[in-house]
Amino acid sequence: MKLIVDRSEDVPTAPSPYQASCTTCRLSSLCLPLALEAAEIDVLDRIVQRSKPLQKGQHLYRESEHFQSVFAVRSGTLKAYRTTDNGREQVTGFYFPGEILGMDGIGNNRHASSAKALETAAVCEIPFTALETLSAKMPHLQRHFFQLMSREIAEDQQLITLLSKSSADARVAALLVSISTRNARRKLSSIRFRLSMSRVDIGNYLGLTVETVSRVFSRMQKLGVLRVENKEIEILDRDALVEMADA
Amino acid sequence: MKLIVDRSEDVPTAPSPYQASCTTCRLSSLCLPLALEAAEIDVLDRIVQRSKPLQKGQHLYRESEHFQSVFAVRSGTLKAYRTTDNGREQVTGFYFPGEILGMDGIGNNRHASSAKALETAAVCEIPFTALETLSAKMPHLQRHFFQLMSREIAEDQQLITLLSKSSADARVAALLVSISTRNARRKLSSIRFRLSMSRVDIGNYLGLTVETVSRVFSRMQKLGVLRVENKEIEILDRDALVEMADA
DNA sequence: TTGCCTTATTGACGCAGGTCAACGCCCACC
DNA sequence: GGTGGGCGTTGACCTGCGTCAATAAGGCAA
Repeated sequence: MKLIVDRSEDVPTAPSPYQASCTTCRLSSLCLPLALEAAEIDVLDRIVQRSKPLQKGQHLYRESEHFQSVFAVRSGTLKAYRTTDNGREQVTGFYFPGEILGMDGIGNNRHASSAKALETAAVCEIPFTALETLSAKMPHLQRHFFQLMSREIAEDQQLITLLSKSSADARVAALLVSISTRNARRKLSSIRFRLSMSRVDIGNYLGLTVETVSRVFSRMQKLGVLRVENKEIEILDRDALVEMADA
Repeated sequence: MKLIVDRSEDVPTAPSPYQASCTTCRLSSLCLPLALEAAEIDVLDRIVQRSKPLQKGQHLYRESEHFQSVFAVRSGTLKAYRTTDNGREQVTGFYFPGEILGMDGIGNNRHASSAKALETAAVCEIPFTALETLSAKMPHLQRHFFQLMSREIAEDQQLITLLSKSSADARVAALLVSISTRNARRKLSSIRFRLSMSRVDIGNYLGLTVETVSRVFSRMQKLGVLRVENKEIEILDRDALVEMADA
């Protein structure tokens, strides 16, 4: 695995130039257990590795590489995807700041998917063995990671439900609602945002073709539910969108 | 939550009449970490609750109920499913002996899905707080559960991939291969088995209608890949089936 | 600016699988 | 041993989305 972190750093506990610490991180409320005490955060802080940012298109890790760490997104967006036996690509998730990715690699000590930056992005690397050791000592942290993984399962099941029956409209609506909600958690606008992923990625994630995604956007715009201008999205009627998402 | 376990039992550590212990359980190699030592298994054994069997159609737990335990299947089959906002049912998984279910409830302390017995089934209940406490003391066990959850994520992603693009044939083929493989793990025949779930459940799980599932079975039979007789399945050409699964 | 290449939109058409309907089979329960 | 109801199969028809193709609109380099 090509390591992103510069391991030649003599004092791994020293804050890197890229980010002071978890303590000052605006996103810590999202990726850390809230119940953690200051002293505990400090310990955790010491195992977290910060790195120089990934450029658009750069990989964070690749499928079947040796698994070593999970990652928290600090800025930018990443997509996770796997390649099927017949060579098709399947996007399995988009990851925004404050979210954790790479947990699918724990099971077999190799990454079950690849992760690629959709735009310039920064991540915190959390070496998993260190995290395990720490978890055994800090019950809050152990619980937190069990919870994070459990939520990932629950979210995947939601996607399964979506892909299993819903119409193209419902799928796109559900994705937009999801992004909107996650933006709100990060105190960003939930009604105006820029899609960091391409139409191809959206279609791939939702099990639709680019053309269909494009048509759905046009249709929703015509209906006055959305305003679409390239990657800029404005949600004009959130209720209608939520309605469409479970139709 | 309607508890299956009889809590009035005075000595909870005493083996119930239903099953002696993890030590003697034929399936322990599937649900327990292999690295666990005899003494450790014994400790784990003490928190596991055994119960009287579930009848066909009976629920093990229901969506949004308070989460308390995860469960290991001892015998029989269960299905997990969630109900969408518009009242549709979505099967999210089938669970066979040696497999663990209920992990999607950890995240929010409530079950994210319901679990129902497809035939008479017996389960071991593993109270989660006890499991957490124990995990903090037994690194092997902690790792094991991280791995179990991670694998559930990876499997869900595989289903996502399947649902996202594959043809009806590929979906059915993939399910049959999966059941076949899981049977092999349990030292059962991987080429002849009885489907414990209905065609409706299969269709629901795979995002297909009953009619389509039925037609696929007929088609595969005509092609000489399968022999189908009601719920009895015989795989005549496993290679062809694997081939179809990723087409 | 110009030009090239990637990404997005729109239209025409075909097909896999959904829908609707009829029927057969299994088996549980009188 | 008959009968009712659920489950499975098969056929005919319909439709939403995929496919193919043509065009437009950005984005980046020079």
